[in-house]
Amino acid sequence: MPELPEVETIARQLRARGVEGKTILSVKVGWAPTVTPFSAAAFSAAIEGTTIDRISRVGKWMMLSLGSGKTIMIHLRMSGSFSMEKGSHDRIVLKLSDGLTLYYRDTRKFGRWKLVDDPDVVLRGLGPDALTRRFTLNYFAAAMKKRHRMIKPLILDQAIVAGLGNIYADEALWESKIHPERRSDSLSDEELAKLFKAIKHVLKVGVKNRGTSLGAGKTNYRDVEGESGGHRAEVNAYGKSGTPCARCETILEKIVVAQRGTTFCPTCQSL
DNA sequence: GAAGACCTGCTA
DNA sequence: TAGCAGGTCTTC
Repeated sequence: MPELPEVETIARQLRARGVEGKTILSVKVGWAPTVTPFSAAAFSAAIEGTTIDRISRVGKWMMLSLGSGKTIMIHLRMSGSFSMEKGSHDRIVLKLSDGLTLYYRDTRKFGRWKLVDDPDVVLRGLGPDALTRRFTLNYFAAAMKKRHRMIKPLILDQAIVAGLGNIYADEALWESKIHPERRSDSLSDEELAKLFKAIKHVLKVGVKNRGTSLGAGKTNYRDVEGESGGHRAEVNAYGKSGTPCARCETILEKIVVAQRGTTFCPTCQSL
């Protein structure tokens, strides 16, 4: 679930909670496959006693830069989250200095913590982060024009632009009135500019609203404080099939595009 | 491209 | 009980 706005929210809240600067006193790994490429014991041994100097984010990756020089790269995948309080499905527990305890929760167990010497080895496989100045209209338009693929899977491709997931991809396409199955090289300059702007816009507003939570339950997104994301009220397409389009009242349709559920307005976003 | 794998839990 | 889920990876 977590896409760029959710990961950004979590990173900000961990900073606000004072996690930067703390020492990792002890580590408990409850689901060994979460940590890679080490065993749970080797992973714990490698990070115990070091400090968390800095928390940063690129795309959907969150990085903890350690005093040891290594970096923990965290990907939340579908259900990863953080809390300062014990809960169910806590997969990793970090006891920090000053009495702080960090709980990494992940119901579906897809999330991964990679301990690396050099984060660039992972990050160079990503396109520019969608909310940075490195992600420009020129770059985006050129990348779309040189491919002949459906637009939705292309904007979900992290190697092209990092940060969008299924929710914000549907939102950006709805906002720019582009059908998710349009071929990328069939889009006009004007459409590309609109889509580019919409991508930045939906993510920015998503961050402002502290991400999107769809409902209740253990796999639903919660921020570090246990709160739901406020962006749900702003969602226009994702998860709203069968309800009227906020622009034209046409009933939104759900289809499958590249194996992902996709909601769009058949009138505003015609092929 | 598509389909399956990795997992658990919610919803219909 | 079947189908689906905010993500990515591997193997056709």
